[in-house]
Amino acid sequence: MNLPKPIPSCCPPLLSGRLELEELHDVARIFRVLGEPARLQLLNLIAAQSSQEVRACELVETLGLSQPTVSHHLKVMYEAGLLTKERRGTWIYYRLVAERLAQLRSVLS
Amino acid sequence: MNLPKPIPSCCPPLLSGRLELEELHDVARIFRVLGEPARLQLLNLIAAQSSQEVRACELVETLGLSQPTVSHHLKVMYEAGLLTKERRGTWIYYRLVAERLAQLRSVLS
DNA sequence: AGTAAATATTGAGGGTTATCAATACTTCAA
DNA sequence: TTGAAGTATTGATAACCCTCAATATTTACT
Repeated sequence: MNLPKPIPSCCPPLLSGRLELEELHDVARIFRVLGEPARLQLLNLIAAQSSQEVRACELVETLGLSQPTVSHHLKVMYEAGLLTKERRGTWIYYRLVAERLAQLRSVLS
Repeated sequence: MNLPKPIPSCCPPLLSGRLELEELHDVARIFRVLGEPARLQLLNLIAAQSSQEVRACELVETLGLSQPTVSHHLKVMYEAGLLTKERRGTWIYYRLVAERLAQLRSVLS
């Protein structure tokens, strides 16, 4: 029969970090959202506009992706709390959520 | 026969962002690396040590993952330029690469 | 109501990757 | 050289998700 694998013995418990497990998963989720070139480019594009906002339809051509794919990325970013959306007439305008970006910066410092 | 789909017509070209496409992909890759709770926790743990370093073996129990999985995550972070590794005797010590984190912060500001 | 444009959803296909067990490699000490 | 501990690799499985075509929904205008 098999004996249980011995556990490595070199290892006192580590000091745990600043982040709670819950925030850790939340932050990881945002990083995963930004870990997609199309979405990072999207963030980059919004930040580059003097109006600080974009219409969804403007992004299709710029990103070189299909309209459903762009819509998908916007939804993912919206649900991660990275974007706000506002309907004005026919169009929907997206803006960055500065606090969310600040949260990420603080994790990295 | 099918006519080509018309392209949405509302959309003047957008101002492009600050980042070149190449850096954009590089940064997205790092974000994707951090978009994994185990790896973000790892970063968090290293930063919490007064020595600013950890031995690989210390992480197995702390993260609650198998040794091969921890080794895999360390390799991924190392190859993304987020960690340095140094062998001292039996153990391998990992440290954060501050410049890499600073690069990410700058993208988010 | 009916049409056109903008946006969202659904479903399918294909690539990426987290995870583990098993195994191999490396280093030190006896 | 042999054993033990730390670390890395391989191979397999399963989950995740990007992308698109097709279609549906929403809005404004006539």
